[in-house]
Amino acid sequence: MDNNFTENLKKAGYKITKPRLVLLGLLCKAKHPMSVKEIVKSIGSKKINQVTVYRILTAFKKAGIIAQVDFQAGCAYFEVRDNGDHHHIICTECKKVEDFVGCDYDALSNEALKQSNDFKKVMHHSFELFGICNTCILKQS
Amino acid sequence: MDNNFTENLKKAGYKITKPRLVLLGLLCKAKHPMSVKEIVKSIGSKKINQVTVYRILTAFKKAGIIAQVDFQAGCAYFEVRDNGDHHHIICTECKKVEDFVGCDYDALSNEALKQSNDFKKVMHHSFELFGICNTCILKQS
DNA sequence: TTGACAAATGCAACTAATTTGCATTAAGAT
DNA sequence: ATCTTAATGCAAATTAGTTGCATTTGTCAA
Repeated sequence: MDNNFTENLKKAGYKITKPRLVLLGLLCKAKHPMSVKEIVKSIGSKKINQVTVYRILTAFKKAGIIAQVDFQAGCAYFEVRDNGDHHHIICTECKKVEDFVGCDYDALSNEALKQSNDFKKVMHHSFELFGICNTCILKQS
Repeated sequence: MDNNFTENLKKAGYKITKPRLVLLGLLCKAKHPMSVKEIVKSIGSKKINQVTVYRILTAFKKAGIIAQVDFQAGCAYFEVRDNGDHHHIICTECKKVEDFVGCDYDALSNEALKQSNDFKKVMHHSFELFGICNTCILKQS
């Protein structure tokens, strides 16, 4: 996986730097998508600058190494891209996140392209389910 | 549709006010999801306050009247919820939006719930495709 | 190796999105 | 018509994300 990453970055013309390795290492072992705030907190603001995190994430996104996920929670989240194509179910109350698989992306994007007259290519997609987790259901009156 | 809206709002304990009617009218005739900026610009900042727009959108969302859509474009977008379950394909370059249909939401959310141990209910979902439109493809070197 | 060059980083300051507090206004029930 | 409470508007605050510029550090070629 590390090899893969280094290659991807180089292929895209990016340098392999210490902050990038640290950030990718973090995202690789993360169990859920992380926000910039969480990333900086986890690495330590003395070891990496917030602005650098934003810029690295932008580079990783362009290189196809990570994906951005929107939980309608006020900021963007990021995770390493796996081809296994998993998605998320998010608790709208406490923002807990769980993964699930089973989105037939290929069929859907083909169908969408068939319907479209302005698009000929789909690069990526997002699919999120919003629900209430068992803990938060109990809290509701 | 207007009746439906009024009922939904009342059912949720919300008052029917002039700004709400204006905002809903706008979203109903909109061809694509709108951002707060676009909404205020369209209605006119003398006729409705930006903060009011945010609060109305929050209320509408809770009442299930509108849906929030994330185009990874720096701000949230909103559209009236139709049960027809359409989705969007967005140009990552120029942010052009097109609709498409064909997401088997019921099957997918059932499948996700089956896989989950912490969730028993899905309220809504998001599904977006990110691509490059024909115009922007030509612009690329 | 070693230096040169460009790209990457850090810091400070900035812009844009969204939220909060509080005084005023206006639905809608009585 | 009046009263109560939610909704609105304005100002100010907070938070996410961006930009400019000086400094550092990979990388590549000698």
